[in-house]
Amino acid sequence: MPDQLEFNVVFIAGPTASGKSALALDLADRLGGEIVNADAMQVYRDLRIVTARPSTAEEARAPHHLYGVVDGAERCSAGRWARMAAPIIDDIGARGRCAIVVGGTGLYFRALEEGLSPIPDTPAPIRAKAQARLAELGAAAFRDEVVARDPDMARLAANDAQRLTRAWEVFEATGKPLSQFQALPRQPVLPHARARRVVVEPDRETLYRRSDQRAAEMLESGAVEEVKALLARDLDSTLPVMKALGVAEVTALLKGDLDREGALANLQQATRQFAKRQLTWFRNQAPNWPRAEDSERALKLFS
RNA sequence: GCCCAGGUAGCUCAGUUGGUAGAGCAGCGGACUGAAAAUCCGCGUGUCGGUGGUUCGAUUCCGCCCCUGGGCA
Repeated sequence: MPDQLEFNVVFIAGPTASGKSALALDLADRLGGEIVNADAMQVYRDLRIVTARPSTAEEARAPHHLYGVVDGAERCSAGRWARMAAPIIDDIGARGRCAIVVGGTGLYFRALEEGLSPIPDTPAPIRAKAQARLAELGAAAFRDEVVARDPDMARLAANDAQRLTRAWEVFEATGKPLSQFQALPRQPVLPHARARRVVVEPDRETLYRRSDQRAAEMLESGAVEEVKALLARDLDSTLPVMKALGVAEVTALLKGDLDREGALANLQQATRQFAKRQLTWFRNQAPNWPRAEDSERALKLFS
């Protein structure tokens, strides 16, 4: 345990099932570090198994932060997460320890490293109004309306309801175009961090095999009960937690629309597609991060 | 054995009144500023089952054969 490391923050990114969590634990053991979650779904309390959160045994090996801290009835966001993570990371550093930030959500790392442009919150009623307006106008006319208020948004496709809605909301809430806010300088969230980074990036075949296997294990180890409990809460289907991989598949299983084999096949496919999207994100959005094929090789980057 | 319906992209299928074919899904690539496990965009050559025949030209029409369903025996 070196008492003076040349880095005090480690970022471990990578696709699902790449072995990030195991690496984070190994590193925490060696560096005396504390682990901070950077996964958009693992922040929610409701889905421990389905989101592959560390087990209680694993959590006992090192302090874990931001796992299961948000109720499924709430919405987290990149900004909210970064606001939670920054003081935790600072505090870990202040105690002379190393913060190990691990997760698969590229945008969260970006929010932490580069910051997000300062944009006022959009109140829930306005968000609802945006949905209603979209439904009223239809995709093409809704896009026209957004572009009329913010010409920069012409880069968005008419079907990209999520981003168009966001742009509409911000204009409605502030009277200013979203692009105007986005042009503002971003706020550095961790100005004092001395960070080391790695993307754990196994070859495609290995990753898909591990991912398939993990999906099977999930279904065998309580995923069905977990989703059943979530469904019993009867939450709004647009909440992020309801979009976690596995929720739709297990719901179909519970309703009898799919048998176990079909649900597993669908879950595996959806997970592979997700892993592919993550690979694309890191490949193009974080091209300068060091790469490691597996956790063993990644570990060497920090010794 | 006979009759019927099929055999077209990895899968499910459409189509070509004869001028060598296209959707969905899968797959691959890309975008990404508070839903990011989200949201969106792009990419389709495949002996059109095989083999003869007709034809300038056959995946398309005709014969035979093979395979898969279903029916009759």
